[in-house]
Amino acid sequence: MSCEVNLTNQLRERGFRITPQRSVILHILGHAKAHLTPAEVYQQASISLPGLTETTVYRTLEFLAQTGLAQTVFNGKSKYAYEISGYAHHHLVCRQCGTEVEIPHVKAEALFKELQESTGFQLMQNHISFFGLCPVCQED
Amino acid sequence: MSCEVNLTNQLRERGFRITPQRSVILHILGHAKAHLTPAEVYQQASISLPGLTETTVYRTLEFLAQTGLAQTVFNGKSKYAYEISGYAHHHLVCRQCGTEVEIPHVKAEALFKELQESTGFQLMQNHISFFGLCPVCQED
DNA sequence: TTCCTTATTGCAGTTAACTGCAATAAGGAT
DNA sequence: ATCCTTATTGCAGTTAACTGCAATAAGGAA
Ligand SMILES: [Mn+2]
Ligand SMILES: [Mn+2]
Ligand SMILES: [Zn+2]
Ligand SMILES: [Zn+2]
Repeated sequence: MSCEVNLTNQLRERGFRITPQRSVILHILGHAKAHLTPAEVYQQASISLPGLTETTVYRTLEFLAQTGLAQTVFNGKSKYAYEISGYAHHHLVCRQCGTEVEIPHVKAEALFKELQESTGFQLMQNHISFFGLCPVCQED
Repeated sequence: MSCEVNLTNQLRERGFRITPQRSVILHILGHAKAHLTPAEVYQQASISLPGLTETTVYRTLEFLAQTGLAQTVFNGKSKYAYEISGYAHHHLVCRQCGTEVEIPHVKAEALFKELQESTGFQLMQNHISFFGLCPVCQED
């Protein structure tokens, strides 16, 4: 019916079950304009699924990350955020003010390839957080 | 007296106060053979500083990270770890089994330089965590 | 030394993330 | 349609990380 059908089918084909909880959370992530925290996902998802628990939100988001449909954002503050895996990119995060800048994955492609070849690791191809100071916060 | 004097002097020169808590924690980090969690630091530090609280450990580790004397390790599990800033390196972390591989910073130097020039960010030059699957866990 | 300013700590309480286990329900088989 | 297996969820409780505020003490000034 709605927009997240292709993603749920992808899960079913891989042997996972499609639950209302997963559908709703995928729907929300799919329409998000920004990184969403578990609390934000829970808040929105509760509207259409009143019985939903935060535990399930945490587990579903982690599940989506493990299966590659979503990505975890590390902002350096022990608070998570997630987004649907789409356009491959990374972030520069200011350790002072939290400002985030998006970096297209292609800029890091050479490094990723090199690391994979030299270590045998299969790297998730996007969404690394690079930490530092933004231009504004450098004046301290 | 002991090994962490150069680090504490560095802090004093920058206008920070040297407390027994900071000295002990720096000493522990300086002698650590691996990444240490706040709990591990607390446990060890409590021996020589019985009154120490976990809160102070969390704040001191964060403080050392902010001032560049220590580095935060993101293992992808919302549990922190720290190490003294020494040899510049990064890590590949297996999302399945947690295995970590060390990568010398020099391999990422070109990318870092490029990102700094194109964005104006001043990046912390080490200790990025790249996530993926280790060779063993790829057989699933 | 003693005093003074204020950075740092400890305390108490909060929020975020995680875990074990029993109840539920997805989806394949009959 | 009904049953069955077991993946997934909700519940209750735990652990890790964080925060506000008053008490303490580092280190510069007198
Ligand atoms: Mn992103
Ligand atoms: Mn390291
Ligand atoms: Zn900034
Ligand atoms: Zn592995």
